[in-house]
Amino acid sequence: METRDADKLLPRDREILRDIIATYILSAEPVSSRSVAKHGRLGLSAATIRNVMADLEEWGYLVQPHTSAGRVPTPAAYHMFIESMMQARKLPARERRYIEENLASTPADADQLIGIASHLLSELSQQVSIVVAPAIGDTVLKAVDFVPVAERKVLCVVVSQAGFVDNRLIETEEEIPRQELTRISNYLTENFAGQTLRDIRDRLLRQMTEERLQVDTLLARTIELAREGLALDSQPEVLVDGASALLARPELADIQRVRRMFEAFTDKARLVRMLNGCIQGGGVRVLIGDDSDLTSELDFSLVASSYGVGEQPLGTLGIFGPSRMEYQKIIPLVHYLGHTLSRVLSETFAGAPAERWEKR
Amino acid sequence: METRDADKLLPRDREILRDIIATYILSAEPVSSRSVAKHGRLGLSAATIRNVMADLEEWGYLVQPHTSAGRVPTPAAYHMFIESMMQARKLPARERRYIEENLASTPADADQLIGIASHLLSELSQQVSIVVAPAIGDTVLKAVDFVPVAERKVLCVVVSQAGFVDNRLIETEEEIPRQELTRISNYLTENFAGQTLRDIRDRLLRQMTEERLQVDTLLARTIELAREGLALDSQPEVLVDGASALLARPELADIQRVRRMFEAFTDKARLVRMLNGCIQGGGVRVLIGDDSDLTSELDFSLVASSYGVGEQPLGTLGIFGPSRMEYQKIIPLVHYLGHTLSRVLSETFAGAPAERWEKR
DNA sequence: CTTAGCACTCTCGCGTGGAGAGTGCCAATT
DNA sequence: AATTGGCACTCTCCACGCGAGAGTGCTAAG
Repeated sequence: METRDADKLLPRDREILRDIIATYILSAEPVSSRSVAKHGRLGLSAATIRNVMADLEEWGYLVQPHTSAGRVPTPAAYHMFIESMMQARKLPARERRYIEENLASTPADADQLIGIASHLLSELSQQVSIVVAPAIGDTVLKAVDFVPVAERKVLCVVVSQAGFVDNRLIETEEEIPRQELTRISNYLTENFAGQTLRDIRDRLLRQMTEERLQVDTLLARTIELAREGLALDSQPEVLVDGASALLARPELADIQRVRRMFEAFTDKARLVRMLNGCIQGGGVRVLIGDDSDLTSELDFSLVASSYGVGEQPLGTLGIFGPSRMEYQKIIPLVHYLGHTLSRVLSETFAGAPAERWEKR
Repeated sequence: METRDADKLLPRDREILRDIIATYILSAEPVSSRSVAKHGRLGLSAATIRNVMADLEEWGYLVQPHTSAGRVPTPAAYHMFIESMMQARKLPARERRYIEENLASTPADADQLIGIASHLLSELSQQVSIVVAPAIGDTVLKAVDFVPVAERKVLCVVVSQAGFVDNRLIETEEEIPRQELTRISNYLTENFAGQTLRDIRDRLLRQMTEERLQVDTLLARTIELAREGLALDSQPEVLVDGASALLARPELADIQRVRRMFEAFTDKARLVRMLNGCIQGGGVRVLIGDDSDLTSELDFSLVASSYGVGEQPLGTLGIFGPSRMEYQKIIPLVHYLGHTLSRVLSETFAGAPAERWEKR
C-alpha cells in the first residue's frame, strides 16, 4: 500500500474523499459508492466513484470492514480532512454567548472555572471532556497561609497566581503558636510571591544548608513548613465529564469497548501524559488513531488545546470521542473554550489581558 | 400473594431460602431446585425443595424470570437474609491493615481522606463507591482566611473543624488592603471558631441591621466579606469511584442499563438525597430494590453508613452495586471504613478520640 | 475515460428445530 | 402426612439454513 500525499490527489478524488468522510461522520455507517454518486455534486456514476474509491483504498485513506460493504475513512483520511478539506466553522453566536455567560458571569475561583469549562465542553459537544489542572509544582505563588487545625497539625494553603488553591496537611515537630504561623505566612507571601513553588522550595532548602549553624527558630520553622507545605510530588488533577452521553453512540454498542474506555479514563497518569503532548503551541491539536496507543485501541480521537495565563501555559483541555466526530464543530469549540478560559483566568487573577491567547 | 414474616417460616424453609440467596449471590444465575438439593446440607430431594420453593415464591421471597427457569431472590429475601440469615463476617485482618495503612499512615487533610476512603471502598469491594462530603453550611469553623488575588478580588478560604477546606472568590465593592484583610481574618477566626457557618453568617447579618447607622468601615467590610465568603448555597461534593469494575459484572451486559446507571451517578442531587436518608444512626443501612426509585430501576442496592467527628455526623459513604452483592463482606467493609474514617478525622482534627463511633 | 450491466460475496434477519434445563404435578412410598 | 421418583410440559438458547438486500469488482460498450 503506497500512501500518497494530499497534493498528489486529483481535485476530483479529494472531493469524493471529502464527501465520504462527511457522510460517514454523520451516519456512522460505511459509505457506498451509490450514496456518493447520488449525494455528490459531481454528477458521476456509481461505477466511476467505485474506481476512485478503490484507488483511495490503495492510497490508505479508506478501508472496508468486509467485502461488499461500503468504505470507512482511516486516520490518515481524517487528518487530511482536518488539514485541508474542511473550513473550521465559526462557533455559533448562541454557543459563544452560552460559554460567556457560564464562564465569565459570576466570579469563581480557578478550580471552579475549570470545572465549569469541563462541563461546558461535554455538554456542547456531547462527548467526553477532559481537563487537566496545572501541576502544582509549576504554579506561581500568590499567597501562602498556615492554619493550625490541631496539636502539631498545620494546614498549608497555597494560592497560585492563576487562582488555583491547593492545600496540604503538615505535621510539625513542635507546636507552633498561631501568631508565629501568621508571621511565617506573611513572610513567605511577601518575599516569594511571583515565583514558582519549585523555585521557592529549592531556595529555602539551599538557605537552610548555608545557615544551618546560626539558624534562628523562626527561620528554621519557616523552612520546615515550606519544605513540607510546598512539596510537589502530587499528580495534577484531571476532570472527566460527560461519559454518559458517549454511551448513546453506536460505536459503543458493545460493553468491552465501554469498559476499555473507562479503564483509560481511570489511568489518569496516561491521560495526563497524552494531553500534555499537546501543550506546545497555542492552537488546537488533534490525535487520531495510531497517534497514540490510547486512541488507536478504540478508534477514538482527542482534540486538545492548552490554556493558561498570559504567556504561561498551565493546563490542557480537550475532547475525547469516536474518530468519527464533527471536527468542524469540535475544533472551534475546543479552541474557543481554551481561549475563553485563558482570558477569564487572566482577567480575574492577573489583572492584565492575555496576549498570547489571541482571538481567532 | 400473602407475605409472611420471617418468624413464620419453618427453620427448614429458612435454611433453603438462605441457600438459594447465597448461591445466587455467587453465581448470578437463577437457582434450580436440583442445585439446592445437591449442595444443601439437608439431604432432601429436589422434589421436596421444589415444593418449598413454590411456597417461598408465594410468600414473596422468590421470583422466577420465566417458567422453567430457576428462582431469584426478591428484595424482601435480601432484607431477611441481611437481618437474620447471615453472620456479618469480621473484616479480614489483611484488609483492616490495608485500610489502616492507607488512611492513617501519612497526614492528609480531610478532602484527601475522603478521596482515599472512596478509593479504598471501590477497590476492596470491586463495586462503585460513593462518598458525600459535608455540606458546607453545616461545617464548624476552624479558621477563615482572606487572600487578595487581584484588584477587588478576594479569595475566601474556610477551614472546618474536621479539616475540610473550601474556598470561594469574592468581588468586593472597593479595594481592601492586605493588612486589613488579615485583621478581618483574625477577627473572624478568633471570635467565631467553633460555630457553624450558617450561624456565623446569620449573626453577622443581624449585627449589621442593628448597627447599620454607626457602623465603622472595618466592621462593614467584615460583614461584606462574611456574607459572600460564607455563603452556603453550594451542593455538597460527591465522589464516585470504581465504575469500571462494575462493568465487568454480568448484570451490566446490556448498554441501556449501563447508561441508566451513569445517568444516576450524574444526578448528584438525587444521590445526595438518597445517601442522606441513611445518615441517622451510627450503623450501616441497606437500601434494596423498591426502597428507592434509583435502586429499583436497576435492581441495585446501596449499603451506606455515615461518618463524622465526635458526636456530629458529617457525611455519608457507601457502596452501590447489584442487589446480588456479598453483604457478608460489604456490610463489614462499609462499617469498618465509616468507623475508621471517623476515627482518623477525629484524631487528626479534634484531638479527641471519637466516642459515638464505637468499635465493633 | 466513463458508464451500464452483471455476477459474486458478505451480512443480516428470520424461522425452524432440537437439546437442555427446570418446573409442576401425580402417584407411589415410607 | 410428608417425601420422593417419574414424567410430561414449557421455555430458553443455539445452531443451522435460507433468502433478501446491499455493495463491490470486473468487463464490455459508449
